Amino acid sequence: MTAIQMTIDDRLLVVIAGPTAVGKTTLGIQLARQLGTRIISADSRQFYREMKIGTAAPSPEELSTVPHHFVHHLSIHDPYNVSRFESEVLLLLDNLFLQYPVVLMVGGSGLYINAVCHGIDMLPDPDHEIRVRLNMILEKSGIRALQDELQIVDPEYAAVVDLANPARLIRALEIYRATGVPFSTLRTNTMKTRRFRIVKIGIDLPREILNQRINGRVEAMIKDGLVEEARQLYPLRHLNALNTVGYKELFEYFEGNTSLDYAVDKIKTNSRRYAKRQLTWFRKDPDYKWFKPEDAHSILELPELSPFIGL
RNA sequence: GGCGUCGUAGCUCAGAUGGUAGAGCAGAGGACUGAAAAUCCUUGUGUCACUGGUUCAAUUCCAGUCGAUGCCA
Repeated sequence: MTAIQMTIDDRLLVVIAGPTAVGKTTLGIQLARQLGTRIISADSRQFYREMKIGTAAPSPEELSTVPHHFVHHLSIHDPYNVSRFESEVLLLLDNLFLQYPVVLMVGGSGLYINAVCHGIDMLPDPDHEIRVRLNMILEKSGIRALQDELQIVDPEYAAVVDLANPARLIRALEIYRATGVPFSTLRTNTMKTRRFRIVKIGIDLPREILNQRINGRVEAMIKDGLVEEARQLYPLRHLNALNTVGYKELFEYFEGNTSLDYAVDKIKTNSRRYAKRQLTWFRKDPDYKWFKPEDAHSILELPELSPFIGL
């Protein structure tokens, strides 16, 4: 197949997903150079320019090697959500595909990747007031009160949600309170089809090696000044963006609740658990083809990718 | 060296006046539609340090050994 024969339907989005610290960034850059294209980052914390060290964002050198989108494009003060990410990425892809027949999306945020690949239902954005009120109910009356309200307002969703998960209950209730429509009605659970093709590549390593990489990277972050970065952000700790591994543990240290050593250990542990959750998410999606981070060559040999090498 | 305390799950420890044991953490698995690096669920067999004794039965009682620790010398 030559470039001239390509139709619009040949455009390809290559998703590179996997657990934290597995080596997605390096691999992504390697692939992007081979394919002569750009990278869209799908990492819900690397969005924020104030969080550089603790999110292991691509370095300035890496960013200058291959253009990245959605890295450090936000401030932690900016409200943001998956839906905005979906529409912004789709808009960007429309433009990028005019120039590049294949584009990479690299990241570890499963929900965000799903939104781009398969879409997310039209739902109202959270209303701050309502959410605060629901959180107060949770605190004062307990989760039972939320369960009871959901049971009345949206029994259909109450039958399928994880009733022990306050975040789920509050989200469903705030939608109902804001719109008068039950969440179960708005949540269609249908996958949108995209105009472009998608190949999903999962990157993984044996758990023991991944853990070593996680631990090593946390040590490196500390050496690179994570403590200072976190200290500067400490006054803003209430912001959602800072409810993040690598920061919240250091905030505990600043409050005098833990030692620095303990906080650093906690960061390692929580990163391992995060990696586990990411793997659980990606593994259940049968579309993923799994590789190791050093498998750039075999990835490029995939029939979907090989036509684009050196274009 | 003497006296005491301790030795139980990867770690910190509980426990049975004798019927082979259980919590927290870690680990493992899972869920997930605008908080997602978030939020939540499930999951505990281990020579109860070793050797011998008493006993129908010992991880539990007794003795010795080893190790840890405290006090005294």
